[in-house]
Amino acid sequence: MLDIRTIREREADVRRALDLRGVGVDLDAVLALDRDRRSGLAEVEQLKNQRNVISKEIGALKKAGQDTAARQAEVRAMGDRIAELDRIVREAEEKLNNALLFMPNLPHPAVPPGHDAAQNRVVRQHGTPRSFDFEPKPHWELGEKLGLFDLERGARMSGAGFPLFTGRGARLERGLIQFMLDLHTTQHGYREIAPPFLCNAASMTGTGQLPKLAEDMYHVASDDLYLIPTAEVPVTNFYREEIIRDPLPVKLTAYSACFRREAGAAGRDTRGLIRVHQFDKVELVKFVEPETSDAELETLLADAEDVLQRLGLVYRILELCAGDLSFASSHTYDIELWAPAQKAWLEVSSCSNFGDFQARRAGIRYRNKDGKAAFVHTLNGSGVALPRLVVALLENGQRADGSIVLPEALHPYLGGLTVLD
RNA sequence: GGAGGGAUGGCAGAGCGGUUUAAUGCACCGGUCUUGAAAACCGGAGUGUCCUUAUGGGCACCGUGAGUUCGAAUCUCACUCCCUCCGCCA
Repeated sequence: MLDIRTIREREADVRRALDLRGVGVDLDAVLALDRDRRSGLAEVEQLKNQRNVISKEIGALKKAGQDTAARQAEVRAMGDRIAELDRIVREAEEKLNNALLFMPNLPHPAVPPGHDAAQNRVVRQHGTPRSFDFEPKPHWELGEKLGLFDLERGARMSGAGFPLFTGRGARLERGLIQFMLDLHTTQHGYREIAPPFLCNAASMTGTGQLPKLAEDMYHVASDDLYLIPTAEVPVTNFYREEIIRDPLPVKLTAYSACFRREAGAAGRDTRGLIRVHQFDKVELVKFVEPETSDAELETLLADAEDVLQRLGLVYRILELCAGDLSFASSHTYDIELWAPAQKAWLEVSSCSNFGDFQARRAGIRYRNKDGKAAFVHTLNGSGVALPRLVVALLENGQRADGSIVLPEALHPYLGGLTVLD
């Protein structure tokens, strides 16, 4: 959420930033609500001050045994106007708050301009795609043949997009999760947590999934809970409505299953593991002092990259343009893995700096150098998402006979297994 | 699901209709003392918001929301969460 004072005092900057993102926001309406609220507040608070003063007098008069009927009538007469103004202020406040909850974050100055993914900037590429002396097979052929997953049975259990891993495929999922958690906790300084997979509306609002993106989530109506689309939600809400006492930066990592309805994506990437409704992911979240968040984004990105480097995968880094930023983000790097059979780059991680956008929504603060409570900056990144990682491992590791060579870093996590055949 | 208890500032813990600008203790910050530290003593300090800004002042906040009253942390109602016990259960 943006600070209404920022909008009020730097209206032109805010307009420019929102235009850059290509979103239509009625700033005039927002500013009008702000004016209504403040003028009502000025009047009602003055009346309340009068009331408090007179009530105190009444108390003193009663104690002295004097008659207070006239004073009481005077105050009673003010009650209606106070109630009316309270209502006006509350309504303006609710409308204003609602409007602010629907406004996206402002892009960081470093973000390249642009309307859509085509304008994202390629920052760098790590490694060069392997050349094949045979036609590489897509992961769904490799995986089904080797018995790593059974998408048909998964679809029968739940529906299309609910992958079912089997045998060594299930072991691979578990091994990858453990490999990544071990790496982040022992090498990168993150503390592991194992969070709930369902969260309430307040948490979803805190990180920015609600109210705008409700359609993208699974909702359990009977209990008004949402299946998390990412561990970002519970992990960031770890400190919701708190003043953080732990020394900053706080770095948390968590594994979770993630659930996404993929509304609006019908018909896209329907085959295989590239776009699914449920998947596993290891997430990285940081709570940092505002001055350090730019640098923390770079190290967050490096922590996610380390996973891919240790697995010997080819990837590239994109810096998202303003028009491609997610709702809550001010600055995002995507990491994409090369998938040879797809002949495509697949997003496996998105590392974002949210500035104080989520912290303001979720009420996450710290004590700054002056001892004042101030909003932290939050960051998160996938470290990394499993299905597309598996796609890349299978398609890149394949041999002509359909067997798959596994990277050395994984061997200890698969009971010494080095080849899937 | 049933019964009972509870929710107050970072923590502990008073207050149950008007000197509460929420006592007191611990923790915290500054100072005195000390070679230094500890102890002792003195002082400071909640959050949000609005007006004015050098300063200062107002309003709101004692789980949440309504209500009674001239006046609510305190009285009434509803709700939420936590704890204990019982039932069910991985």
